[in-house]
Amino acid sequence: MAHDERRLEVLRAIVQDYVSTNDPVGSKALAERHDLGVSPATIRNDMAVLEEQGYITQPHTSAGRVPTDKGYRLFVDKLSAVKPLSVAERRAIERFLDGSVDLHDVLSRSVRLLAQLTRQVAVVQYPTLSRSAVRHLEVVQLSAARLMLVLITDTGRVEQRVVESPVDTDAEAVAELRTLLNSAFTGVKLPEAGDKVPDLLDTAPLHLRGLLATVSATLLETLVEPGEDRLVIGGTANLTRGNALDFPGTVRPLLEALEEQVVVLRLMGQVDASTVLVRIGEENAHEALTGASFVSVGYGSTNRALGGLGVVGPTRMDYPGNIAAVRAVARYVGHLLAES
Amino acid sequence: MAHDERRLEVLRAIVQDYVSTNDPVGSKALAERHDLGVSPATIRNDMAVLEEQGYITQPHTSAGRVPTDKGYRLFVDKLSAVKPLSVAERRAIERFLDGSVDLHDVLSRSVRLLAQLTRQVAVVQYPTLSRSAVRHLEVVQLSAARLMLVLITDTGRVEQRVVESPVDTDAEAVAELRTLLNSAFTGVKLPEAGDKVPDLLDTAPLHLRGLLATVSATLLETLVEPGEDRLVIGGTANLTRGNALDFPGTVRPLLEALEEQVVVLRLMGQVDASTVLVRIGEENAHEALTGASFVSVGYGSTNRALGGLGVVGPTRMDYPGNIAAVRAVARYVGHLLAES
DNA sequence: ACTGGCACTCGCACGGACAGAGTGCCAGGC
DNA sequence: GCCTGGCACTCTGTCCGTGCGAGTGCCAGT
Repeated sequence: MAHDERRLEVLRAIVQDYVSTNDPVGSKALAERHDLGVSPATIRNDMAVLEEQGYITQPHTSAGRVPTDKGYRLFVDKLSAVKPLSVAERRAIERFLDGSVDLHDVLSRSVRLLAQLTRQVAVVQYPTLSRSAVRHLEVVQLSAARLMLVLITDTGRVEQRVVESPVDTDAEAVAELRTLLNSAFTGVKLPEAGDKVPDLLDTAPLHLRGLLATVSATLLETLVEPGEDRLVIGGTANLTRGNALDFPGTVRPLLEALEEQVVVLRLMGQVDASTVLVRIGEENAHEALTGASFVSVGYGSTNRALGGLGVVGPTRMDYPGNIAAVRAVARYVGHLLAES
Repeated sequence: MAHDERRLEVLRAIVQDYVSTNDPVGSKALAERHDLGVSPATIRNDMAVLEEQGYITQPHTSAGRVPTDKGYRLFVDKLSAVKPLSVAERRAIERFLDGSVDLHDVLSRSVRLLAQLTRQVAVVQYPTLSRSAVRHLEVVQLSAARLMLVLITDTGRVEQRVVESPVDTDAEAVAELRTLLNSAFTGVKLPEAGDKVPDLLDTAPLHLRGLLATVSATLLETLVEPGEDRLVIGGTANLTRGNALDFPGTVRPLLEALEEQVVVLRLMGQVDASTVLVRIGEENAHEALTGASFVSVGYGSTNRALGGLGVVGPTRMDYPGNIAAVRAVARYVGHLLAES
């Protein structure tokens, strides 16, 4: 039916206009700005149908129409083409991220870059420990009974813990401990580290077993505990940019939720590196994110996302542009981390 | 003169009332809420003098008076007593910070705590590398020609760098390198590390010198480069709390300045651990901080501040309370880091 | 099936009136 | 000499009524 096709075209036009102007869009303006080949009156009829189907709504009688979450969803799924990044943007990504000196540097540059490209709030997750493997374990002696354990993962993440040793320890024991730990754990995926412990304890020299047991316990806390995932957040100033209408009430709950991190981390848990995940408004099923959309993707090799990154902004956002930016940055970050 | 005394009392009352009510305060309300022993008319005369002296100002004719930066300054310097923390607050600090597992944990808990206590934006600086010493250096082999250098400071900070080796390296060379580096640098203050390099290179076995030179160069970049100081920021949601009048225009420039970090770091550079530094409004000499005050103090032992922490908020803030909170948290953080 | 026309509905911006808060000043009292 | 009560004045924030413009829904005509 030519009908339906045009109706979708109308929806697309509404989304595009609303995103760029931030004003509810009326039939007349639509007819002027797009050549839909029909008159405003016809568009009005289409709009009435779209409204009945729940894709658009009017803030009040006799204002223009505004897309609903459902409308954005349809737009994202069916009506928008990927918008390739400009050459300038691609070059900005490279220039910005090259020269990073360590993991933290890569991630904090990424978050700034992403915030700048999308003009939204950007979030970047540290590589999850649960998908990393041990590259090296270091034991540093702080005092006779205190050791510091340093874990370096294959993704460049470094975690540290202080261990109170049950017995006094000398340098020789520390060296032995280091060798034992590394031969047992190096290369092992973190979630599987627990399996190695019994064997390790059995084969270790007797005089080290007590110490080893304590150290292993702390280590497992660090390794297996999945709660320790961290986020880098940037571009929160962008929240104050747009119209005050973008978020119901204030940006306060959103800022709080971002600082809490846990909400965002939960969303991040669902990403993979091959497809960009877009969650629109209510779909986020969290009060603080009402009126907000979340565009995210995993970074790392395709079959194994190390972590996620994305942007948070008002539902009224440039989805094609943001999706492209998020994907491009993720790809580049993936490359950088694969190298190091 | 009894005059002057009362006039200062009036200023104090104005500051207190304005901070708590957020409304310009008039002579009548002042007379009611404080027993100054004189009538509103007299207070008006005092106010006229205070205004002429530049301590207060009126937003517009026939509104109440509001303290100026100069007024707050006098209040902080002469008119306010330190407000001791409540028992509940002290206990909150302990409960909140005990159980921290590593440096990052201590600092991010501190920032949350401080934001919660003061209801302002909190900033905590990582211990500056320039005042830390090397506790341990670790070398991890990534591939034949790539090494990862891990620096652990006596303050618990961990920094990492990847080094491209000029020649292929084997495990044995790495072990030698590690020993050499540690015997040369362990215990050395970071800014003085550069002095050790020539000696190190002279005494090292010939076959290691090339590698050692490369590694040392990277190391010095990390150690001596003072730019690498980092901040943890929290409680930005508090910026959206107060009246919109708190900041001229929007909070945007302030948020941007906080994310930039550099402005705050410059201010942090001036703190020491014995006195709380209060910078009010214009004193900050930075556009983005107009209308904002910054309360900060160093943490660490008295004679050697490891880093700084503080809060940023509107000039209209509870100075005695915030000063007390900042000092208490700094003291506790100092203890925790001294132990570890 | 689309179009032009028309009556209708609202929200918003503009403007005048009004009340309230606060001031400055002055003359009188302790 | 300092303080006080009184008074006239100023200015803002608010409320209300009006007019305008945008946009809609519906209907008759092509």
